[in-house]
Amino acid sequence: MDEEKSVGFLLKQIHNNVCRLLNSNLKKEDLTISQMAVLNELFLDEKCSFKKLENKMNIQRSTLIGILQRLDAKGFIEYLPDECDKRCRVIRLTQKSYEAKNIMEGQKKHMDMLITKNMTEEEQETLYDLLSKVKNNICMEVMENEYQK
Amino acid sequence: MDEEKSVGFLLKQIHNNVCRLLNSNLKKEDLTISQMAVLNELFLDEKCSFKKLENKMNIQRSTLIGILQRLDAKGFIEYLPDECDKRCRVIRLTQKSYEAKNIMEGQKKHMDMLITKNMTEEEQETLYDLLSKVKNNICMEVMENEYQK
DNA sequence: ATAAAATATGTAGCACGCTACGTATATACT
DNA sequence: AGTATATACGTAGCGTGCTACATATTTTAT
Repeated sequence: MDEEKSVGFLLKQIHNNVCRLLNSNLKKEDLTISQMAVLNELFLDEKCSFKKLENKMNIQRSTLIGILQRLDAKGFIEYLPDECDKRCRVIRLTQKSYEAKNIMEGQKKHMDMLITKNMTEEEQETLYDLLSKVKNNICMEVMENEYQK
Repeated sequence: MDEEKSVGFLLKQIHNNVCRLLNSNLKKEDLTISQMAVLNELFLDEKCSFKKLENKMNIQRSTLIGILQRLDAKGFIEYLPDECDKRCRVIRLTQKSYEAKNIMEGQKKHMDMLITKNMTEEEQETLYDLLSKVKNNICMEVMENEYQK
């Protein structure tokens, strides 16, 4: 085990600290970064099914269900039955979510500004493009890995 | 809430998938990515105290203690009393850790290779440098944020 | 010397990631 | 039509991140 730089471990540390900071900022709204990420997706696609949301967020069903249960308990979302398919439930945002929308948007922008502080416009774009590549690499590998089972 | 790209959310998704993949690969060694990260630090600084490790890894004490308890239970580490200061315990790696060292090293390299697949040497360096900047930005902000309390 | 503050470790409880297994409904096959 | 398979949602249990509080020891201050 050498001193060599590891992008993986670096990503881990960044993620931990981003969460710590943003969750601290969101505490007064009674929200977390993961809950905000889910609401963010719902704003883009209202009346979404669990399944669709799960795929878009790239997390496991059980994780998503937990987040949704907390959002429901706090009144940020509500469930509607799907008339066509009794297995499905449709998620709908409540007034409370719309009221918090601006604050969440602000926090998202604030976080991204902090992350890219001290960077030129060009560097910021380079970072985003490289991270997009990373995401593709990893997601493809995860898919292959889980397909084998 | 708009469609705008968010580096923060991108980092989150990458982190999730890196963990999912690496934890899956480490399962046969009965280890996790976090446990490997702790052992990695210990290889660099043997007979480390909890406090020192906590600072180097940039995680909270309670999190670290949990990871150490599991590593201890599985026989990867053991505790020694610190003769000079009865509050302290020194952590020592066992034979089992040394035996797993090469495999862990390999997994670390494999993960970093996957992450930077399809990138030129130059791009890889750029990514590392930009992420180092990001880490500094975030850590500084976290420190300021927690200092105010 | 003793009380106060700092330091090192520990516990409790929660959020959120995972895997593995269950249940209900819909679809496909014979 | 009836059985098998696929799909959507759900639960249980665990690891790891956090905050907040507790305990033991050391250091500092008076």
